[in-house]
Amino acid sequence: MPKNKKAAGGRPAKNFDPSYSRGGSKGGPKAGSRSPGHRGYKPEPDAPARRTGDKARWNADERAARPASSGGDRRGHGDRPERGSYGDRPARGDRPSYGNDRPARGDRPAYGDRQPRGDRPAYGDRQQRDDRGPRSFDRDDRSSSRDRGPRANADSDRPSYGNDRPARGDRPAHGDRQQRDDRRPSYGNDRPARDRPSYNDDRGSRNERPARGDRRPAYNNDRPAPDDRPARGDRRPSYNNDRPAYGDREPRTDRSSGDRSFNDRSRDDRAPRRYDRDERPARRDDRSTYSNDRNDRGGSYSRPGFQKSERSESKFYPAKDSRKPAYLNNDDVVLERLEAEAIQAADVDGVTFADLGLGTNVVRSLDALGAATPFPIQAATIPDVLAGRDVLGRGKTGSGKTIAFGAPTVERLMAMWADSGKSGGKRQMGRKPRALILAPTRELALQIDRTVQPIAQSVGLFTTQIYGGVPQHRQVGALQRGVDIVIGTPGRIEDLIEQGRLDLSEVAITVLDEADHMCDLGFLEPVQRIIRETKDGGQKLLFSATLDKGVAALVDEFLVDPSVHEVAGEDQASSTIDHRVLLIEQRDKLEIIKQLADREGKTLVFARTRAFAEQLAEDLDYADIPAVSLHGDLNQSRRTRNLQQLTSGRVSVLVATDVAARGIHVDDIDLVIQADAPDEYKTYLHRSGRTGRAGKQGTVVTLITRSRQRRMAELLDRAEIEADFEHVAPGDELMGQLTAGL
DNA sequence: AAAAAAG
Repeated sequence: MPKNKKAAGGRPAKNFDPSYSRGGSKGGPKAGSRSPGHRGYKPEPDAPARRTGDKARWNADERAARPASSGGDRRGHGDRPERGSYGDRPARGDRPSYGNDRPARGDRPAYGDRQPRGDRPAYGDRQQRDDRGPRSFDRDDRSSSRDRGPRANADSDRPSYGNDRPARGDRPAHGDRQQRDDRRPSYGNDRPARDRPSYNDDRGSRNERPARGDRRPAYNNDRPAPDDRPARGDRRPSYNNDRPAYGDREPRTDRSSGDRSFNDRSRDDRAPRRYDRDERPARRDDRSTYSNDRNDRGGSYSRPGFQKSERSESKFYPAKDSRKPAYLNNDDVVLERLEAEAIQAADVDGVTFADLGLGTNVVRSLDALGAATPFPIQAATIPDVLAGRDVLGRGKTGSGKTIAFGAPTVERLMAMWADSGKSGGKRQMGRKPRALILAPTRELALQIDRTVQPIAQSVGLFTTQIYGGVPQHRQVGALQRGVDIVIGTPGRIEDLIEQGRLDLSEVAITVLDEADHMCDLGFLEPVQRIIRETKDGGQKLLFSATLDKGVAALVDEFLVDPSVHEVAGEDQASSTIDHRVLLIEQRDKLEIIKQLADREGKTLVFARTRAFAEQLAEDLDYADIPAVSLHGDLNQSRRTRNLQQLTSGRVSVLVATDVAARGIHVDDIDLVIQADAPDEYKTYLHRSGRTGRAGKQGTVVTLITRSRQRRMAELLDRAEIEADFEHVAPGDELMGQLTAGL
């Protein structure tokens, strides 16, 4: 059935619990942001009628991808009942109860009979922007697929929904998803009437807006009043009974209560790992080897003044100890080890990928990717990865970390395969993934796959992406056909594990990209749970440009005697990025951004909140500076598309939240504007690292008000970046100078 | 504050 053939009536509204929008998952609707009064309006007299999508676009792929039935192919955990550890996670009464309405598995309709997600109503529709004449890009959300080289699984990386929508008025009025997206166009409310934007404005209706009744259905009316909603405790999943393997997510009562629950894995086959490191190999003994010889290196954190204590004297960790949770502060094992090996860029001269131990197929595919010779971080880590060691890798933004873990992972999978005597080349149906790469954002997961997939393909291995925001059936279908490397984000991976559709028990190599971020609150525990699902004693690779002791929680539990690599001399002097801080008046912010962004080259603007990002994009667009946004309030289709707009050069300005701060690579971004200053030095480093990549020149302009001056100075100090602070008003001569060279 | 989960 074509996905765009809408099932009559759609899904029942009750499936969309209004309290669980992804954007507002803190429970309860965000104040104001869902209010009807928040709807934006942009007078657009010349707006053409909305386009209709081409309906038959995905049908072929869809058919190919859809499994015949979902009932019989579940595999994995059923035959390993002892691995029921997913049920051991702490009871999460606050988890959304999406399982509630599901019938027992046996009763569930086959996948093919289900209404594909793509049929969901078109909640993401933003008329004002999409319908504007000059910007006819709305059919281009496949481009990310085109970018990929050979594709093992053509089905899994493309957002599908979006174009074949029912007219707005026809939309059923259910659920939070719509409300979330309804918020989206709304940030531009006050633009016409005010001389400066009022960001985050969630006020009620403003008089310049037309009545809205003719523009949108009254979604809010369908939402049950909060009091009508079942109490959270009542909404717990009920699939315990029909899903033995992963179902029992209640707290385990047969466990000693003293155990920390996230260590509580009822797996007989693996020695328990605890946060006390007594059972770990004795690393405290050997760390003395690395303690005290670091100050003479040309590393990036060598300025005097950082050596406050023995611990913080590490150049790896700018002084920020006071801000770390206490439980991390008292553990500097990783810290010490991280100092161990710094490769000098000069050491890499003349070294080839083959020298590092990669096979000819992999080397050839790297060459095709444009990586002819290894970058320092690659030269440093690849041999250790191939040797099977756990590795921590730190290389500045844009220094080639993806290949540093991707290429040897592929090579090693091949070697392991050969060792096991199984024949390569032929795709075995249903074979379990043997490598897992985790990333913090979907876009990054996609991007990693674009690099790793061709490498894997060159030796006959298959990758698939597992991330949220898109229908899962293609991902599941790929898994059923057999996959070697899973690349994805934590949420969907956990979800598929719970569903019994993803089995990580054979995963022998686990990679965490942006590992320090993956250890942040909110990410750490899912990541821990996922890693616990992987094979015992599996290899772990942690990479980040800002790898720091925040990863101790993972290192202590999962890594054994890791080798640690960084690249020496990666300081500002070696950087190709010019850092500027502009002291401005708050009211001038938009005007200054306009003046900075109004030029040929690609500009990436960072905003702190989704609302502000949206607002800014609209404002720039309105000022005839074509801009799109990227943030978590957009559906995945649009996220992918908007990023692609910048990549392809169709627009030159992207306004993003920190979803785009890490890892995202877009060629030739020559200007990064921080409309809101970051709070953390690491964020600054990652954001600014979107420019100046692979040796190219870039400029980072951070806009702050006077009141933030001191904080900004401290942040730059931590980041070891020197930048002049300059007072600027719109129209100043300096404004032109800033962008003149770009 | 943002991100990551809904067949």
